[in-house]
This record gives sequence, structure tokens and C-alpha cells, in this order.
Amino acid sequence: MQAERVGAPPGPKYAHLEEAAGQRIRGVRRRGKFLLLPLQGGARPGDVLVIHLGMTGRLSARAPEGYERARLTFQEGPDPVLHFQDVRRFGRFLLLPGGDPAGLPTLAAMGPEPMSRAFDAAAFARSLQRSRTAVKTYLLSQRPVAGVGNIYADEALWRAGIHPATPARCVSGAQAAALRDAIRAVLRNAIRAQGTTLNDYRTVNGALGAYAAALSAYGHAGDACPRCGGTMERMVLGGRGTHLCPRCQPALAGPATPLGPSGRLTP
DNA sequence: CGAGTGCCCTGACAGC
DNA sequence: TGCTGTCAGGGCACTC
Repeated sequence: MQAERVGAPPGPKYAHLEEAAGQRIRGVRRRGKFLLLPLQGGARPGDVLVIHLGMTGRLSARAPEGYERARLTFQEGPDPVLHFQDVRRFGRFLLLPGGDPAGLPTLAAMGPEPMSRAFDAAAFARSLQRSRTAVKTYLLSQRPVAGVGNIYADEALWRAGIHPATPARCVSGAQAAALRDAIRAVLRNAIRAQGTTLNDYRTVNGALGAYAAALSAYGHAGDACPRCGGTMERMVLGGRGTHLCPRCQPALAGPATPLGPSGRLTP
């Protein structure tokens, strides 16, 4: 296998790719939003190819129309080239020498996988106690749990009835448990729907993700809250658009009735 | 060291 | 019509 940067300027987002030459991909794993491809056969053991799609990154066996940033070339197999296209250049495609994540602080400090046993309510509640920052901002750091981005953070906080600006350490144990369940439910449903296509996102096969139609909070400022009928609002938190129902998600107060895993009100 | 801010990058869109 | 300005956001560098 060979890896090369195409078009994109050299830099940390495409580091050390030349060192993948001659190595073999042992498997494909995922941590949060990072794809991890452990390599084998290099001068130094433990090298890992790291791919992050960012906002607009896509992998495909067919050459993209433009904006290709990197590619892998294989010596055997039905698809000799894997192309990495990334219009807005938020993605990464790099080799991690020896698999040492020191150069990727978010990956190094990443919390448990959301569907794993390690993501339990008590541990999540303890993690939230460690930060004074807004609970939504803390979720986006990937430290309390892996893989939650801006859209799903808004959705999960809405479901759990927690105001996004609540300081993380002020989230009660009961709220943390509700938020944990909400994160799992939102991610499970979004994965089942093949993701959320607002503009750019496509599945690996080019299909649209259907979860956009199921969003309750994100992008719904000015609309009626599906739960209480109040008016949804938008605010900016940590530089990110943030959508909430001020009635269901009161600032620093207890949660409204949380939604169950089905997405319906729990009896 | 934790928290907050702004940058990167490009296309879509609003407004004049 | 064509220009300018604004917005979108994952991760990280930078500042305080």
C-alpha cells in the first residue's frame, strides 16, 4: 500500500503519509469520529493511519470530481485506489508514527464509546463533575463521551430536558443518567437512519442520511417544540449554533419529563 | 491548567 | 448581474 497527499498543502493534517509505503492495513477501527487503520510491515511497529472526515470528507473507490486531498494505492484487490475527497479541508488523513496519539489531543483524551459498557450513568455523572464549562461545550470536547457532535449534542440535551449552558458540574445525577440515555438513543436512531444530511453529508454509498427529518431541536429555531409547543430558540455557545426549548430546558433547573428511548414521552 | 476565543476552508445564500 | 458579507462547524492553537 502507498499513501499520498493530493492537492492539499503539506501540514499536520496529512503528516507522515510517505511512511505508509509498503505497509499493510491490518484492520479498520473507529474511535469517536476518528477512523483508525493499524498498519503492519513498516520500519517502526504500531503505525496507525488516522482518517477524520471533518465536515465534508468522503472516502470512495471511484475518483471524485474535485477536491481530492489524499489517496491510498493498493497492490492487490478489486479496488486499487481509495480516494479521500474533502471540500472544506476540515478532515485529516495522516499516519500516526507508532500509534502514539500525542499529536492528536482530542483522540488521546477521548472518553468511552457511547454504546460501550464503560459509558454508564455513574461514570458519566462523575466525568461531568470535573468541568465548570457549559455541559454542551464539554460534550463537544469528546472527553465525557466519544463521538457526539454539534447536532446530536443539541438533540440529546433537548431530549433530556437540560439547558445546554448549564455548567457541567451542576448537572445532577438524575440529569446525567437521562442525558446518557438520550445520547445513546439519538445516536442509535441517527445511525439507523444512515446519518443526518443537511447539505453535504452522504453515506459511503452516496446516499442521503435520513435523520434530518427526525431532528427535534437542531435547526428548528422559531418552530414549535414537539414536546411542549413552546417556541424553540437559537443561541451561540462556544462558537457553535445551539438550539433549545427554553421551556423544556430551563436554565439551571430540573429537567422536564425526559423522553424514553422510543422518542416518545415516558408514561 | 481550565476556560474562552478565533482560526482554518469553501459553498450556499442574503442583501444591495 | 455581480459583488460583498455572513454563516456553517471539528479540532486545535492561542490567550488569559
